[in-house]
Amino acid sequence: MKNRELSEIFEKIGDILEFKGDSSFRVNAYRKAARVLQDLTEDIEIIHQEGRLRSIPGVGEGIAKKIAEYLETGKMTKYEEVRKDIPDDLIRLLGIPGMGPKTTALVYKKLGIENIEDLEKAVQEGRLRDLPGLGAKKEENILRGIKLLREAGKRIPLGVALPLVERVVADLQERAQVNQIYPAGSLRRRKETVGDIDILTTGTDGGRIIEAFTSSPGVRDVLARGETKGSIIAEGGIQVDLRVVPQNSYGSALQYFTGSKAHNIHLREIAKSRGMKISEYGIFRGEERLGGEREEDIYSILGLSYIPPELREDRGEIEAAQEGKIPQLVEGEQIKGDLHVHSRWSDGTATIRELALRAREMDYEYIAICDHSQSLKFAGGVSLEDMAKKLEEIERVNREVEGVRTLSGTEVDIKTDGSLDYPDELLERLDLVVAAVHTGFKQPEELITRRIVAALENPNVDIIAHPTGRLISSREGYSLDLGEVFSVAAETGTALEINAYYDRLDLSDVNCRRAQEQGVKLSIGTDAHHIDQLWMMKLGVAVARRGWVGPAQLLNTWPLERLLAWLKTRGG
DNA sequence: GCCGTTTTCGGCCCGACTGTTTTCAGTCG
Repeated sequence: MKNRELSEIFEKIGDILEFKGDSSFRVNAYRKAARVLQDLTEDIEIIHQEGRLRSIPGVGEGIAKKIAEYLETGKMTKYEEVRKDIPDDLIRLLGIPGMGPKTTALVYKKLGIENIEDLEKAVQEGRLRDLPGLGAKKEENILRGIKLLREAGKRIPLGVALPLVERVVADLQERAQVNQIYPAGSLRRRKETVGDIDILTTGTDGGRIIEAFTSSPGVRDVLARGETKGSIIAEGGIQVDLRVVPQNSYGSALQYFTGSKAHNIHLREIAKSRGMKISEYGIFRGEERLGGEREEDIYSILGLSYIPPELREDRGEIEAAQEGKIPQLVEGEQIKGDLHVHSRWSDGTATIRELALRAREMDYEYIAICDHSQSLKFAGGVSLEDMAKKLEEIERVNREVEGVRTLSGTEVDIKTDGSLDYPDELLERLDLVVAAVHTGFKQPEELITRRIVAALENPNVDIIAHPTGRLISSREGYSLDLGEVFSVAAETGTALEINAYYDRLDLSDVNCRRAQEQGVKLSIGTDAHHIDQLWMMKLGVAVARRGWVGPAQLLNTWPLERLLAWLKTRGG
């Protein structure tokens, strides 16, 4: 699958052309193509083979040719051409806040600056202030930008940002006179990582609200404190902005600050083509204000059905809304259980009884205890002898804790040769079998794919856990032919997991969408190793929603009886 | 470079802020 490679190349072409001062519209065309390719649910090679490149939005004659050239020859002439006389490091200067293409080109041409170190030195020596259009203030800004890029520039996982924001919001509701208050931005869209956090509120006394915000506990640094906007660095180094907006434009401001940028641009194009205009202050026709108090106004006035924030990435949701075909997304309340948790029997910290009790508190109908299998020594894999005792304990808990069904399960290791880490006789006795790769990450794509396909084809296996093996903060997944995995999973009826642990979120949103389109069943499991990690279910729900997933193909929305009936039709 | 219920040519999102300016260019979200 070359989607990502191509996306990166077009992104770079866009950067270089922008630096060279090419038409901003051409630059944007490359960037749009890059984004669309990145989000594509289909394999670009297949689209090319079937002659459908031009049907991709944002791909016209020129870009289609370039994609074809790259897929056929492994090279793209245009890319080779534009980057020929441009040092790679130079383009990285564009990543410094305050350094745009014009300034970068200026310092490159006049001072021969080619990288961040050169730039830093030149600023310290005060050599930038003599250039036309630059001054001492600009030098200061650039220095701050360099510092910012080095220190921060890092996105934090949704699972870290979400609890933080919940605390900030609760604190403000308690201490300040706020009416409505709601987080916007990528956090509201539930993107898997978040850059900074925007919170929107309405209230009569902006100054007091901002004062309360900047003096709340957990504030490490205050960057700005005005009447309508406050900006802080919270513990953990993440920037949080609070904006106080007028009541009558709360909806349009929420819409605007939620983004994504691509979604908003597309929306504004539609507004413009109908003689209207959208901004954070409202939706207008000429001088006439048509709406803005409620977010729904913006969409309904444009003739669109409401678009849930998780879909707002310009991945086809606007077209769907025009046709009234926004899918019914899974809701948190529809989740009836957790299908992957660990207990003390392997590397978890909770007893089975504790897990069952907590599941009941959460109004679940079931919870599946899926400890590691025997050969995963480093994770306390459960031996065959212990498994017998564990099954007895589960039976006991089921007798004692009523109102929730504790399912006997395992997260059986798919060994490097593709066999499973427990004999089939044991797997058959369990309620639910989750299988996963934990070793041999470096194996070639073909081999890993074959291991997973073998597991999919084993009738005892119900779910494949964290199918790609990626870790958000530290590890790319193993090489895997996901297309093949999806097509086999659709055939065998085996479900693929959306692992909701905050650092995994695997499958990812786009991959969920692909899987669902191909008829694959999905399952959310928190992979919780601690009782206080069960809340991460909502992260899994967020990924599912971002992947356009509805309740139909999602096991966790099924009531216990239906789930058991399905499990019965399978081995194990 | 893309795209078409005004268009196959002539458009291409919107507003704010900053710093260097004397009416605006560059950058950002």
